[in-house]
Amino acid sequence: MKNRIKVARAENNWSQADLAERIGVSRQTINSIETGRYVPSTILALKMAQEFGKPVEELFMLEEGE
Amino acid sequence: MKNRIKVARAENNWSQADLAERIGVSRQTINSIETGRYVPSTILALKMAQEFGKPVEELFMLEEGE
DNA sequence: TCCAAAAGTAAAGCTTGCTTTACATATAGT
DNA sequence: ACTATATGTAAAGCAAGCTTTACTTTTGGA
Repeated sequence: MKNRIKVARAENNWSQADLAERIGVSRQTINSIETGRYVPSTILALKMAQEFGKPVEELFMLEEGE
Repeated sequence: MKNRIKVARAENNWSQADLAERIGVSRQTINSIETGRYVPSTILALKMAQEFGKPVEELFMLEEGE
């Protein structure tokens, strides 16, 4: 799964730590999601969507054959 | 987290097994998500949204203090 | 160049997602 | 009453999410 979290953060001028604090997870969790080390739960996806004011589909997208 | 998967299935006349097959998971996984036993990964949420033709936010919603 | 903030990565440990197998209950059609 | 389909639930086991701690590297400003 791809994601545009890094871009969305840049648009808001938030560090990984800023976003982590906003949604209540560790900074490493944000980093790991951004770098594709793992796929977040739907709860985290919804919280990020909420924080960024964008639909989940604009932040996370399925890849070929996924 | 709440979800409206049961309703969306009903609108499409799909059984839990139908949906499970469409998105490539076991029937128990669908049942467990519907009955709130666990929260799906973002990949599953996106696949369901895709199958139902609805945004993730219309299928899954955060609850108070979540 | 120096310093601080930001980002990347790693390992250990606990929790949760998801699978398979299996059984119980409900519902509806014949 | 019988059968088939749908749903609910449970347990064991493996895979993955997420945390904490901690160290390294990158980046940008004074």
